[in-house]
Amino acid sequence: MQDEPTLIRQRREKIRALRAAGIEPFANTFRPHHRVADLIAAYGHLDQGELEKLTATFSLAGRLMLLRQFGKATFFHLQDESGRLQGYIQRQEVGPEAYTFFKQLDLGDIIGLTGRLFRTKTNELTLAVQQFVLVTKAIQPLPEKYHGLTDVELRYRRRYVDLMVNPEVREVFRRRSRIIRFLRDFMDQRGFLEVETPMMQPIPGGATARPFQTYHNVLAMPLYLRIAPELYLKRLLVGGFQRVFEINRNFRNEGISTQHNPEFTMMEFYQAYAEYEDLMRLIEEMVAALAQDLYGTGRITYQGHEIDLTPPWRRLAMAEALTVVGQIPAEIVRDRQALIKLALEQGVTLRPSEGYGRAMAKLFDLHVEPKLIQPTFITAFPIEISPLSRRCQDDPELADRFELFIAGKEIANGFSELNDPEDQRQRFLKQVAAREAGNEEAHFMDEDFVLALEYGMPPAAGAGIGIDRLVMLLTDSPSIRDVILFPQLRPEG
RNA sequence: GGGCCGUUAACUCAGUCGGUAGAGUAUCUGCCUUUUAAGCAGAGAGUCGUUGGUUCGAGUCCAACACGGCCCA
Repeated sequence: MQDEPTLIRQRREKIRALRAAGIEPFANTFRPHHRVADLIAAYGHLDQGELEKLTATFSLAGRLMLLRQFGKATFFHLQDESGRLQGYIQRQEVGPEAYTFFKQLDLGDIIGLTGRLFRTKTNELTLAVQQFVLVTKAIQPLPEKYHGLTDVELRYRRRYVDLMVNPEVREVFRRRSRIIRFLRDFMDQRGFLEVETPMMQPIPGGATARPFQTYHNVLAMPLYLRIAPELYLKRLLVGGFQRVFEINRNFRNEGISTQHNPEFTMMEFYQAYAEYEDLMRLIEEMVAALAQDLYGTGRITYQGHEIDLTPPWRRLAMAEALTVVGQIPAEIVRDRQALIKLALEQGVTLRPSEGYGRAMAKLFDLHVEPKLIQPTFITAFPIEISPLSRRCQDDPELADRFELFIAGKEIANGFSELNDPEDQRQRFLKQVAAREAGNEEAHFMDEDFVLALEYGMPPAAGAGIGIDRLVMLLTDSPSIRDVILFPQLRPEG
């Protein structure tokens, strides 16, 4: 503390001086009656003559962001949640004492203003201050006014500063909120019931991933943060809800990258008496309507790529995609041994329990996924990597499953649900064997889930949409960390 | 896990061949009543990520480590 930077020390001294003068620097008494954007919307079109006739006074609260001081007058910008407005304060108007006090304020302080609107010589709508109060003193100085905060690490660690000084960051998170609200409305309009299922699960299921583990002291048992809500949502179908959805966090104990955060947001939904193709149509319609809602068009730009979200989207069977997009000859794709050999040659590692299906998926990741820029549904997944999907009637080695790719990213995953308890039990047993053989991502046996299926789950289809990636796509953000307010970081070094 | 890059004042960044640390913004002082990243004059502000090494001398060279970014697995 003794070696505190000068700037901070000066401001702490200012706080002491304020208190000594009887001014509380953290009072909670000022109540603004207006917001910047509302004033601009209501009066932004009036010229100076019209503003002069306006007798109303307005009160605003916000952060002091820019200062242009003269001897006896000061221009500044006040920033509230809705925007920025220029303010103008004259010594002649507020009196010498108040003006001297105003000059002692610092950039970043939160202030309350009361005044009238006028236009400056340069025709800028401005609040002429009649009264002001210091609402909250800022001890830490703001970043540089022109470049703002650009250090990526600092932006994530001090997101509050990032939000304060980088308007485009605020806009991303407003859009994120709007996207989630849109999805809720969309699902609600189609008769889906929003539900909440456990985040802490005794048996983590519903996805292929390593879970985070925790411990409940009183129950004296391990619990896992969920990797997916799937098995609980399906239990709700057993219970009689026919359309359910959940928007919430999943947790996966895996690597961090521009596409992965350990906790991420997923919308999962299940529809009884539907099959996967119904959900593909639903998702197409939903994402296109979402783009329309945000931008008034189905065409968006992501990292330089023009992407057309207008339905219908391309549909390709996985085997077909490997050939058509991945340039792997059809005879190799068809030949189980040849495909496994190719995968091994390309550095894919396969465990004893893994074979053709896994090889296919890995080759897909390498050669197809990055090239799927325009929205594409990949279908006909190997059953081996789809332990919760219904089998394809025409080919028991395939699952009635799809994944959606846009801009080279996996955005959604869905399938017709397996509702045969015997088949489900066998698939769990296969997963358990894989787990015992060392695959930490394999599923656990979930007896209660099988029991639920034994009561009868109506035929259904379900899907999950990665909300963070969808937000990235719709905000042209290159990293998942740009769309998560507080992304996971190591403690400061 | 591997490769490359980065880490210097509160922020944004320079720093040459190894020779006592620089700018702009912000802060402080003075001038300034229509500015727009206001202007002018002056001042203060540094554990150069950390630890070790080489050297008469290290922000600079070497090594390890920490944190971050990008790419790869």
